[in-house]
Amino acid sequence: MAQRNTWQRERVRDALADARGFVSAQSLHADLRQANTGIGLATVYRALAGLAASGEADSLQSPEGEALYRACTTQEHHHHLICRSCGLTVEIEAKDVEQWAKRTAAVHGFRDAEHVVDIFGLCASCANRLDGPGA
Amino acid sequence: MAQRNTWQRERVRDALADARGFVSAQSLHADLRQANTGIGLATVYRALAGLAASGEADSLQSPEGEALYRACTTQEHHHHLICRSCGLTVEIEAKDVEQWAKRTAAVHGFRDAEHVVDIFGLCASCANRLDGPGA
DNA sequence: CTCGAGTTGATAATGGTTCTCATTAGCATT
DNA sequence: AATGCTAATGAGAACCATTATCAACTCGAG
Repeated sequence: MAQRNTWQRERVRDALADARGFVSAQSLHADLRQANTGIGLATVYRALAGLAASGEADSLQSPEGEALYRACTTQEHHHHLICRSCGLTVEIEAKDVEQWAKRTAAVHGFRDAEHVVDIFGLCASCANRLDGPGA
Repeated sequence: MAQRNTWQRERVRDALADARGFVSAQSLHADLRQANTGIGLATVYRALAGLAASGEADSLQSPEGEALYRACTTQEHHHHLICRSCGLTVEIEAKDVEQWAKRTAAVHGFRDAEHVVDIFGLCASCANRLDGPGA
């Protein structure tokens, strides 16, 4: 037997699905603790690593070096538009960029190209919230 | 006076320029130590942060969460094509992608968009080296 | 040369992530 | 339902990259 079903893994999967955008393992752990689950931090990390490995979630490094995770709605290749204030994430397609990346890699003799394409910005509501009070 | 010229900063700048691709602060520090400079780790970090701030170097997060630095040949905005085997880095322009990123952010109501666009692959010589012997 | 402020470097502190290991609990079998 | 095997769990230690601390130092202007 290679993998067992435990309520802990379910809870992590659920919590990740509930999150609107990318969340850190730490905050996910904090949330789960508040929900009266005595779940351990190490378990959250293990569950997230497992989900990421199986393609059910993907991860990226925040500029601060923290690892962020998010449940994937599709398991296909896609990119992200991320609000740097509230963490809201929009999955975006970028067929043109795919082509460009492939072409660029080929031009320089590179093979097996993978690419990282993510956009960080301020979503409409956050921009509003930050600007509004000041005016 | 806001900034002084010290031999330490010069050495860090030189070491960074000598590196073919991205290097971590740790390995840069190790190299400089081997060169009989009693340079301190904190100083290397400070110098790198300074170079990155002034645009003489840029940084990215490795998948392992380490910060990597590289001397920039141009100070303009650009992207990278990185060999995942030998670390060789090619700076690339991507005007189309810039446009696309800006447009995509706007479509979703995002402001102040920054983007991360990097391509990882296997450079020609590494692909050759890895394939050749096997055939 | 002298003075003052930016720098340096050894070390402690921080904080995220991984490891350890005794205990717990899936799950297939009896 | 009871049993046995073993993966999974969780508390805390271990790790490691990075940052902060602070006394000693040194660049460089006057």
